[in-house]
Amino acid sequence: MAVMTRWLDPDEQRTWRAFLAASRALMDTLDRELQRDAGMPHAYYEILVRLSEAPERRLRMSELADVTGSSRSRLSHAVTRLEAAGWVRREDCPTDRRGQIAWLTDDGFATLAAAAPGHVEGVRRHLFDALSPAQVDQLRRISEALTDHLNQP
Amino acid sequence: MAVMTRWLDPDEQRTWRAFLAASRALMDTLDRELQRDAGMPHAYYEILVRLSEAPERRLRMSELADVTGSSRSRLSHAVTRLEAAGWVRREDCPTDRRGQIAWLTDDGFATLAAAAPGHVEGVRRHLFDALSPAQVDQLRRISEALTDHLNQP
DNA sequence: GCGATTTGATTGAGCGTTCAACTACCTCGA
DNA sequence: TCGAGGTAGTTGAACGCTCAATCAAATCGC
Repeated sequence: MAVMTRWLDPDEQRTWRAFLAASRALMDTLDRELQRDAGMPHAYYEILVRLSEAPERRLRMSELADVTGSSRSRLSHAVTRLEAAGWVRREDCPTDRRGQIAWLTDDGFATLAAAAPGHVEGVRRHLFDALSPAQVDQLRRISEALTDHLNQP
Repeated sequence: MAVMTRWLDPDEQRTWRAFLAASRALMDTLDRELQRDAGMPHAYYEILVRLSEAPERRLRMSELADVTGSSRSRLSHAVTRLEAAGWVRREDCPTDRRGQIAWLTDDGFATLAAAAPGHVEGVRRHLFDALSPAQVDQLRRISEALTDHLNQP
């Protein structure tokens, strides 16, 4: 069926391109900093963070995939790498024999602890220092609205 | 020198994680849609868009890299692929013998024209439909502030 | 209980990006 | 005018991600 395209008006166009440019530049910058200072991409850093916050530093692979917003495949590959680096280990899940549990090693925790200050400083410098408190609040609401909306129909 | 880390307070933490989750989910969704419907990733779509808007559909490689926010290397690889698809061609720059000019073929333009309605609809559905007009305005200001800030020191 | 379906996780191939190295050309200053 | 340093663009290897296929185990329906 022929549906009329709801094109973007000039304001929307400008907003969309500004958002694209800003989020790409921000993530690229943080990714490069993390790669340079800690030898890992941002996605891997996030995995270590989430594991470090979990009880006993352990999480089921599927939960870890959920909280990091990652596909199972991506996580599987990533954990393989992190295991090779000695930062994470896998073990069988006692209650579900299909399941695997990833846990953060002491070495992984130490690496994370070493990387965190520099990364947090980067987030502050590149994101929060550019925005007013009101804008920070707006950005949170906007982001939460987007996430809610994407997780619907 | 030992510099005190300016850690994120709970509100900032929440904002940062919400932004991460939202922008990743949005870009992943749009990327997947574009790959499915047009057979190309979003980065390639953007290259075609920028070329289509340029005078005579031509741009120097370095300008194209700038407007798409891409590294020269990335663009070079991308244009190689787009050339193989028959959507873009390269030619020598007449005024600078180091230079290359990328131009959009009729085939590339047609492909873009076919992909655009679906993609624009996706941007509207996943981004603008989730936000109030005020939030759209806020998002533009925030994004422009971020970009300005990242292009400074 | 038992087949059918769903869920949890992994694998390998192919693709896109990064990084560093490299070539070629341009520009500027002494 | 010639050499140093900068700029334009490309290349190949390594890496991370996606997609589809796969396997095993759990759960559902009857």
